[in-house]
Amino acid sequence: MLTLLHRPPAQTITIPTSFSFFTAASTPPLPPPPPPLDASIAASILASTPQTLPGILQDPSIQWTPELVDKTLKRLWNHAPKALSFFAHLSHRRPAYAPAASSFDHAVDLAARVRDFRAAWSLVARMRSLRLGPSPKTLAIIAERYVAAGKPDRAVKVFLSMHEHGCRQDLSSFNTILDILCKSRHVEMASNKLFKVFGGRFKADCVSYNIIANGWCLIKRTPMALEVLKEMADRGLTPSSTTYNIMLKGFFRAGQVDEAWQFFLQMKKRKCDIDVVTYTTVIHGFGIVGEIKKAKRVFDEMAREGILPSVATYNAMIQVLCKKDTVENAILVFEEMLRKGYVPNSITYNLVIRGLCHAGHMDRAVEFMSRMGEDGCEPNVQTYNIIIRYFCNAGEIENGIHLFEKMGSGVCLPNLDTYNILISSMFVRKKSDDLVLAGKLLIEMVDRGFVPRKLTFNRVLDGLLLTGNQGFAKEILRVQSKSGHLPRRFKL
DNA sequence: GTAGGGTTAG
Repeated sequence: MLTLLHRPPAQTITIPTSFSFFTAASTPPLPPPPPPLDASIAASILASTPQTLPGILQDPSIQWTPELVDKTLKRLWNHAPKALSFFAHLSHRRPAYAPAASSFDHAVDLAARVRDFRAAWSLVARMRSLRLGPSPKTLAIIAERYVAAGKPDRAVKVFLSMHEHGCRQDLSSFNTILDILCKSRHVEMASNKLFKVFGGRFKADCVSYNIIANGWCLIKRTPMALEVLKEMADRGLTPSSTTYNIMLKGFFRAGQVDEAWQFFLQMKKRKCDIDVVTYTTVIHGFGIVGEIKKAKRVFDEMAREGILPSVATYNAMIQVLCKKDTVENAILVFEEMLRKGYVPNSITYNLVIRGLCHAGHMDRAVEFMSRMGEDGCEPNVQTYNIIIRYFCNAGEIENGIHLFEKMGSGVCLPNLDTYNILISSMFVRKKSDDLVLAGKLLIEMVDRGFVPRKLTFNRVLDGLLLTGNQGFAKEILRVQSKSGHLPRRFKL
């Protein structure tokens, strides 16, 4: 670790092939704890073939509790086909194994995420025949995936036909579908097709109004959000502190910093409940536009008012210092929170790591990553993505690839972002080998159930053609046509 | 899985 620390930043950092590198900072070295059972199961499923998979699942020493199945599915989250065939094999081994509703929900989510809605619905049908559901949560999962697949109308349909699946429509499921649509920026649809039409029938409450107001805020239409609040008041509903916090955040998000400040002052004047969320919003809002001093003043005011900062408050402060001040000052705040007994979460670590990367301290960023594990906060896929991205941006593509290879074994499977980051960096050197790797990554991500954007396919195809890899380009075209995209007409 | 505050960078 020390050699890494004192290496000049321009020099290439070699990442050792052994994973022990990430836990090597503690002296004397402790024996690594045995991996959790779900991790080793996930690893052997990843390494399995359709022929060997059943054997793994029949291991009599494994007790397939719902918890173990759920954890294993979570480990395999970024390899949906393997996760789904694992669950399919297991759930057909009844009555030796009785699948739980929660495992079905995970499987439905996985199938819908790879846009295999037929598979998702047939899982729902099996759930129903086993009297395990579907629950409103199951249907919410499907609705959210329809929205993610660009089919918000289908999501609305799922809600409107809930009773056909044996679920009751009530205010809570109404609010859930509103929230799903609003969070995906389909506020207009949520408001016009559902809220205005059915708001009366379901007795829309303060939460319903908050969801819609937040939706307008997310797309920076604060005047519409204010309208919603007015309508809410006209209906005799009292805004909650959540309502005010939504509006406050909305002003900051829309760049209306003065309005945000005035709103905050009004809140204080009218004796609204100013809580830790309010303060965190204001600290982050000022900090992110570079008003560090004002952010700090609000932080101090918070303490005077006797409101304790939360980990999120510290995270807000750390982020704005990284962005608008120095990463060194951010680390001082990080150390302060440790001194005060706060337990940083993965967001905290990722913020500091990103700050270090941004300041060009890749060595320190890697060191911080290893420190995470020691603090009982294992690096997650975002952590890897941050470091891979910055390695690639700094031209140290080999280091990025190396780290990526580490992830594959099942420790932390790469997600869609990881693939996109790596594939885009395969274009900078204009090397034929790099384009071939981009093609391989593209095929691998499709194999793992991700749906690349059409643009990604076209960029890789163009690159391969320009570097004389016509044969490989043809293979990519075949993969593209199988992955649900129409292949572009190409002269090969 | 009925709402609000902290993770990319372009």
